[in-house]
Amino acid sequence: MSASLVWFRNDLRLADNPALIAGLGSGRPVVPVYIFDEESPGLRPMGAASRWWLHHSLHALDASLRARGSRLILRRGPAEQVIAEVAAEHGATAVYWNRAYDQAARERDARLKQALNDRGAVAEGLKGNLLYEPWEVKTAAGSAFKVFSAFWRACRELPSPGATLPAPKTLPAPAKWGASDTLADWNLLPTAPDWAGGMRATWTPGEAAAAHRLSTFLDNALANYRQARDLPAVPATSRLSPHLAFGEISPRQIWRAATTRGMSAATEKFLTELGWREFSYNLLFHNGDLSRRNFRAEFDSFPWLDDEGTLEAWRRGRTGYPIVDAGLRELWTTGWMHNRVRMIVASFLTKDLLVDWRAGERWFWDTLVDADPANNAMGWQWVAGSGADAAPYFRIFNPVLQGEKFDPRGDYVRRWIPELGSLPAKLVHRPWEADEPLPPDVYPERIVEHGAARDRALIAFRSLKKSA
DNA sequence: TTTTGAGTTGTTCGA
DNA sequence: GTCGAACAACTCAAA
Repeated sequence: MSASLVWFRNDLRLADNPALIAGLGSGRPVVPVYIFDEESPGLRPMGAASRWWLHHSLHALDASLRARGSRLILRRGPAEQVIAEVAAEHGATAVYWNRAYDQAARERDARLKQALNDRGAVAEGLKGNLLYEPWEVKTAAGSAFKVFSAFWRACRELPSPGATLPAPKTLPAPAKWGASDTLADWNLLPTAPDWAGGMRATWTPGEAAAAHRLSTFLDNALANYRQARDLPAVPATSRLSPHLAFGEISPRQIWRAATTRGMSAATEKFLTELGWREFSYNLLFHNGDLSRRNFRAEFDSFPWLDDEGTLEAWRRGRTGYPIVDAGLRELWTTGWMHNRVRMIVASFLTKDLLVDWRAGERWFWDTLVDADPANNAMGWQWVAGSGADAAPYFRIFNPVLQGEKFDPRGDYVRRWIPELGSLPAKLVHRPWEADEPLPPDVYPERIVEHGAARDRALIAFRSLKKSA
């Protein structure tokens, strides 16, 4: 019996994996393969934090496969060529994968499918990474949604996501395994220096850890989700984002697990966050270069300031605004940042510093373990005002008020900026008002004064209106 | 085709 | 200290 090749991409799991089930068919031998591709045109190279995660996630996937009598073939190079090689080495006559939605991947997959079909092989992409395919959700007029609430209302009127697929208990092996790299060959982990200590302390990549995190969240935190999800000092969010980004868990698994426990306002709010992910992918599908091009074309003439100095202070968490700096230090240390704080630091970069949102998007891409081509670009454009359903231009976060509102005791800020530990709660978000401010080499002075920066931003955004 | 209601996450000012 | 209004009209989606 001829083998099937199952191409793992951003779906590093065995449960609820349609491509894997399709490959297995009626008990055919399966060749699981992952390709590290930094050569195909148009593909965005993975960021450093994502590479760290990928190493561990692939390790976990390989271990799961070996426990089922199989293994993961690791190969490097342009995917279309490598797929053909691996298929030939194993005598595979069918290739299955779960769909990706960015332009470069879609074009690559279409070429590959054509090439395989031309040689008489089966090639099929399946729905494994979204609740609803982008072409399944349309307005009454048949167009794509540009407003989230209408989009999500339409999704909720569609049939609920179906049952999840079980993980296969065993996977028939091919007669002979072909060549494979080792993970060490790929040098995905940082060595000189090893900056991943904070990530190791924070995260456990892999499908089993993802499932555990989901059930822990549903058991312990969902009930309080609506009240506490905006408080960065409280572990009130699911922290599933990197697991989702690598497909160690599917949105359908999350949906089913959450709704099976009964609907509540908290459940609905949590599902809405999955809805934002769906909306992001919908936008990505309909706008190929969401991470580079302004969704609203009038922003092409926005007078961004090209200031490497303020950008670098922002990256390193040395802006002088505690909630901003805490967020960027959390990101640098753990590869993750609380959602509320992401909005605050993004508003600060694009509005207080007037730095192009793409610079922030690139930094997040490199440093986030959950870097996602749809969510990251959509989120940045949303805050900057250039995106779909974006914030009005006058909505400029005040980093002091945001800090005091969402981190009232300063616990979050002190956790990431221990230098501020001696300040009372009243001053922790405005340390410059202390009788004896900290020396600038201990904690920096503000690089801009928010009131003046806000006025400057309003003028810049108004200029956009007039020129448009 | 035209009309109408609605619209994630905010801040500041002045009464 | 608290509250409503203004910010700026605009785009989208559906009737």
